[in-house]
Amino acid sequence: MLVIYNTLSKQKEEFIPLEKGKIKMYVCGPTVYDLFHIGNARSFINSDFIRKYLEYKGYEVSFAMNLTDVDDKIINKANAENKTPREVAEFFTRAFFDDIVKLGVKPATIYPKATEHIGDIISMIERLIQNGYAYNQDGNVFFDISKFKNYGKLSGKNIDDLIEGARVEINTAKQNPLDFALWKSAKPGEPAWESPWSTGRPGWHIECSAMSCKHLGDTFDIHAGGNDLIFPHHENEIAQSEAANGKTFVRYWLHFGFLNINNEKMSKSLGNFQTARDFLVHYSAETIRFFFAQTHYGAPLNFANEGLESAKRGLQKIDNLIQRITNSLESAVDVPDSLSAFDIAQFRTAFESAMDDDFNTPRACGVLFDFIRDANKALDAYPAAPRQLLIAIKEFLDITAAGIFGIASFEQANTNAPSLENELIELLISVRVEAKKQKQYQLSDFVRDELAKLGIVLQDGKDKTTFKKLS
RNA sequence: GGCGACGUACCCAAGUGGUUUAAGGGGAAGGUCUGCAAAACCUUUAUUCAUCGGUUCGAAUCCGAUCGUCGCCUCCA
Repeated sequence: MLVIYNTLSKQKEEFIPLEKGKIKMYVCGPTVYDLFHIGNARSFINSDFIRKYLEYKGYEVSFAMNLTDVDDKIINKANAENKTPREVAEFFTRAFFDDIVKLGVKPATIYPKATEHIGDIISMIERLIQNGYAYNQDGNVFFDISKFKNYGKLSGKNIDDLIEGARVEINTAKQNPLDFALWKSAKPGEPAWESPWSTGRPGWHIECSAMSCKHLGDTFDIHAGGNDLIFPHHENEIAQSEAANGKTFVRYWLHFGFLNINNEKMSKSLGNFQTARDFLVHYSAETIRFFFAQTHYGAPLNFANEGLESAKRGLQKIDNLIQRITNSLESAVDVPDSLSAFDIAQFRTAFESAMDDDFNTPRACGVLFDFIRDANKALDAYPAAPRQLLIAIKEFLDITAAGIFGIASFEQANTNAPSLENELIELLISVRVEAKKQKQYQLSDFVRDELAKLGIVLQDGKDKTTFKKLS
C-alpha cells in the first residue's frame, strides 16, 4: 500500500489514483530567466524518483511540468541585456532541457508553456468573473479572496492573521490587500496579448491552474513543488481552480524541503546559490542524485562539501559491485542453485515498503546497501562466479540503483571486453606479474605507478590482478 | 506579531508507542588479501535519541515547559 504525506491534510494518506492504474502528476517548473540552481534541481530530482517509482509500480504516469516563459523577471533580464523577453525565455528553456538531461531526469510527458496557453488562461479568468470571484480594475483583473471560503486551507493561514502581518503590501487597486492578480495590463514594450480587459499578460498563479487543468483534467492526483510555493502560489492555484471549475483541484499535495547552504535557504534572491550546470563541472549527476536520495524529500538538507564527498565515496560501493558483476559475467559458470542461498525477493520487498512509505528514499538506500553487502558475501562463497546469481543481482541493481535512483549504470561500467586499450593494459599487467615473480619489485612498482598516473588502478587479487579505470 | 517544521553517534541520516538495549552512508579502528602498498571485501563503532517534568506495564516516538536552529507570511523549488 502506497502512502503519501499530503500537505492538505497534514498527514499520511493511502494513495488511490482517481483513475485505476493511471496517475496525473504536475510539478511546478522553472521560470526561464536564468540557469536553475541545485536547490531547484532537488525538486526536479525528487520528482524524478517519485515518478520513476510510480512507473515501476506499474502506473501509467502523465507528468506535466510548466515552463513559465512570461514574467517580470524575464522582462527585467531582457531589458538588462538588450534582448527581447522571447529570446531570453528561449535561451533558458534550452538550457533547462540540457541541464535536466545531464542530471539524469526523465523528461516530463508534457512541458506546457504559459505563452502557448493565453487563450486557456483568458477563458479561465472569464469564468472566474462570471462566477463572481474576480473583478476588473482598470484593465487589471484580481481574484477576490473574500469570496472563496476555504482560502488558506492548504497553508493553514487565516485571512485576518495575514492582513495583520506587516509584510502585505498595500496596493490601492485591490479591494483587499490579499487579492492577487489574474491579469495585468501591460506597460509599453512589455509582451502583451489582447484580452477583454486590457492588452496585457497573465498573473503568476493563473497559468498553472489553466495549464494543469487543460492537460491533466479539472481534478488530478498529485501536485508537487517546493515548500515555498505552499503560500501563496499553491493556495492561490486552489482558489482559482476550484472557483472556476467547482471541483476539487488536487487530491495529493506534496512539498519538497529546501536545500540549504550554511543552514540557510539557497535562493536566487539571497544570492547564495550554485547553478546545477556549475555543480556538474565538479561532481557527477549520480553524486548529486545519491546525495539527495539519502535525505527524505520533505526534510531540509544542507548542501555542504563534506556531504557531497561522503556521497561520492558511498557511490563507489555500488560501482564496485557493478564492476564486479560486469567483469565476472563473461567467465561465469552455470550454478543453477546459486539463487537459493541468497534471498533477493526479501530485498525487493524491503525496498518497496520503504518507497511505499511516502517515498522514503533514505530507507530504500539503506536496503540497497544491505543488499550490496549480502550480495558480495554471497558471491564470495563461490570459487567461480555463478551466472544465475550474478544475473539476479544485476537485475535488482538495474531496477533500483540504475533505474529508480539513477545513481549507477551498467552501461558505464568499464568492461574488460577485448579492446586494444584493454589488451594493452592486460599486457602490462602480465609484465608486472612476471616481474613480481622474479622479485623485481622496482619494475613492478613502476608499472603500477605509471598506470595509476593514467588513471588506471591495479587491484591485486588472490590469483588475478584486475584493473579499474577512474573517471 | 501570526503560522509551521526541526533538534538522533565524530559528520550526514532513517526510525514517530513494544519485533529497535536505534537502519544505512561517510569517517575511524581491526581483519582477509599483498613482496610492500593501494584497491576491494569482511567485522567493529549510540544502553542512547536537545534539556527538564508528565502520561503509560512500556517512549527517541504521546503531552507540557525550557533552550536552540530553520522556514513561510514579499519573488523564490
